[in-house]
Amino acid sequence: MLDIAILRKEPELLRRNLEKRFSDIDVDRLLELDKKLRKQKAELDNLLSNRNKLSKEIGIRKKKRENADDLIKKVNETAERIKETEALYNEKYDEFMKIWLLVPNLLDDSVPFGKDENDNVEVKRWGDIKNFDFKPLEHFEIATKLDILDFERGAKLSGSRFVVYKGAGARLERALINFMLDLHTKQHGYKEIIPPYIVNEEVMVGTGQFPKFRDEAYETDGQYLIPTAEVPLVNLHREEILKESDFPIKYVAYTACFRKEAGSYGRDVKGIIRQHQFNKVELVQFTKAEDSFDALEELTNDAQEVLRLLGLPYRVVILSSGDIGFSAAKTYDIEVWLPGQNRYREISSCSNTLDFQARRASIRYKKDSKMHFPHTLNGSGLAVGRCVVAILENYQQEDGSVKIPEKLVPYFGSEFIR
RNA sequence: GGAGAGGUGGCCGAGCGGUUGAAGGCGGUUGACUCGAAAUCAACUGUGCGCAUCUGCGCACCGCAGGUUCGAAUCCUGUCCUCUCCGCCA
Repeated sequence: MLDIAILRKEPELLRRNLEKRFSDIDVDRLLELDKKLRKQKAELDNLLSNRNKLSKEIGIRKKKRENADDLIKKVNETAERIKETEALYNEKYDEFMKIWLLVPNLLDDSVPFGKDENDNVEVKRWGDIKNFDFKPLEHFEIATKLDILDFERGAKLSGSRFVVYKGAGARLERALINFMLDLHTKQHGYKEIIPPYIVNEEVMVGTGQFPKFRDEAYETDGQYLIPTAEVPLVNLHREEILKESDFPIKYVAYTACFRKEAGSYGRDVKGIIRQHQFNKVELVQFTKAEDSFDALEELTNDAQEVLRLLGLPYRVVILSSGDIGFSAAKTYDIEVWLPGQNRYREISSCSNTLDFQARRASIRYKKDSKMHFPHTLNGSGLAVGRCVVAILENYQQEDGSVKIPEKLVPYFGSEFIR
């Protein structure tokens, strides 16, 4: 949620921002509703104020055992008007909020203008892309031959976009989770969290999933499966007033993530690139407003470190205005090289949401006796399944085996998958 | 799942129909004392919204949503949550 002052004082800024994002939010409608809402509020407050004064007076008279029938009669005359005005105000409020919650975050100036992922701007490359003496296979081909991923049985149990990890595959996934958690907790200063995987409606609103992306979430008895650990981690401090000295707050969590992937039919149907359920190690930071862009660089680097230690080539791109997410002001995607696909694929997305989520979730801190909203950042560190994909493809051998990256061997327990 | 207790400000905790946004304590801020600190004393100290923006004024909020009433933290209904006991169970 944006500061409403932006709508009132800088509607042109808001308009330009929405254009860059190809959003069809009607700013004029918002301005109009806000104006009406304020007028309605003033009217209601006046009526209530009047009633409060009279009621107080009645109380004083009754205490003195005096008659107050004239005053009671007077108040009763306004009762109906109060009811009507209140109803009207609530109606206008709901109408305004319905749109307001759909307004995306303001983009940072460094975000390139563009329609989609083709307009993302590469800012960094790391690692040497290996030349294979044979035609490198895609991960699902390697995995099926090694019998470490079972797509058929995944489908049998749960349908498409579900998989069963078996043997060394399951062990590789687990090794990666532990490797990432150890790195971020021991080297990068994050506190490890195991959050609930099922959350309430308000929590989904807090991080920006709802109301816009309601279709993406699995629902169960009015609660929702988390699409990312970002949701519970950021909301950990919802409706709290933090201390200035608390910052920066850095959390890391491994969780399963659940996404319906509505509207992605036909994309990445083969393999484990796009699953309804997948594992992710997530990084979240809360910072003071002035520190968030430095924190974004740090967090993105923390995520990259996983790939560097695993010797996986990658690049970093800044998402363009048309590709960036709803809550983010700026996002770096980290894309890992996949020789089987002969291209880079997203393995992490690191965003600064400024105070957008903090406002939605009402997370604040006091500074100089004034309330401030902290900034929240999130990033995958990393998507575990896609990391498995990257290892299988980058470390595949001609004989069909897969070498385990040196730093991962202590976690995995052996040097090869055969 | 059954029975009971309870949800009040950053925290603890009183209030149980009237001038209560809410006693008291803790915490916090500022000042006094001190070479400094501690202790002590004094003052201040909830959040959100609207209006005015030089001190200000009004409204709302005592889990949440309704209701009763001239008036609700206090009464009623529903709902959510927490705790205790029993049952079941990883």
